[in-house]
Amino acid sequence: MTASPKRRMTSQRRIILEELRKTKSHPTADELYVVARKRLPRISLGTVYRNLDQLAETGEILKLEMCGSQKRFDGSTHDHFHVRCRICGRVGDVDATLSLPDLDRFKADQFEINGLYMEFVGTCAGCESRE
Amino acid sequence: MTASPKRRMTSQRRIILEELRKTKSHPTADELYVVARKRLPRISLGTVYRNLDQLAETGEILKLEMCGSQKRFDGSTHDHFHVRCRICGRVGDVDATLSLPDLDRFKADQFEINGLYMEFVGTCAGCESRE
DNA sequence: ATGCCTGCAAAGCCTTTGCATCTGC
DNA sequence: GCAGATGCAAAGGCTTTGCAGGCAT
Repeated sequence: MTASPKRRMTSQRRIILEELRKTKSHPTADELYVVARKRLPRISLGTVYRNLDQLAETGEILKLEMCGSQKRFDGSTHDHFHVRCRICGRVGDVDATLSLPDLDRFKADQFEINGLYMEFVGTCAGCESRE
Repeated sequence: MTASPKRRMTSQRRIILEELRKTKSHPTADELYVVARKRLPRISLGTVYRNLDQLAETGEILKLEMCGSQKRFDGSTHDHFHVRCRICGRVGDVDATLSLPDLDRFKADQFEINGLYMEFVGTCAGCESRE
């Protein structure tokens, strides 16, 4: 069993978390960097990445690995789906409790939804045997 | 209306397509580059990328933008889903015609499936108004 | 005091692109 | 012949990492 390191609440981590929870825009690491720099002008992009990774590890935030685009982060961890703009990459929320919508007409959070991407996640035989 | 450029069947494009159709492994561009180089030792990685993009544009192959990992390519364009190994990133096929499986037990193509990633795709208000 | 964390900068990985040359049609 | 394609190499975008010093506990 691996002991997990003790985490410290630094001002950097606190501000990153606050700013992420303050927005609904699912920002990228560098967008968050720009925002955080207004309060901590000397914060570095590396620190932003490191803290986002740690916060995602502990489940305090979500790391969104959207298909084929830059990673984004989400301060809300409640059960919901995401919609990605196929043109600009902007991401919005889709409530997990809604009934299956008519995708041609459904609009959520300012998006016109017209597609669904689905992929299964699992463990391949090789990796499974090695665990 | 934009005229699309005339495409030429070069030996590079033909061999990339042949090798991609020959395998079920959903290779990445650099994996395909290694294979293609056995037949065309002077082919460049840039050429592999350019041809894969063109073949995907014409629908001859699929460009898989799997979540949070390198792009992969698929020589079969029939209707199917993919399963991604959360450990090594390897990708397998899941037939689109099967009934909804018990995901805890279902195995397909050497994968133990235990999750499903879903994301909606659409157009955001800003991009929609600009079209 | 300890060891986790930071800023900075460099490196890493994947992908795209500029350019001179070559080649399919 | 000419537009499109190639090889090579450099640059680009995003992310990670090594290191010396800094700070929460």
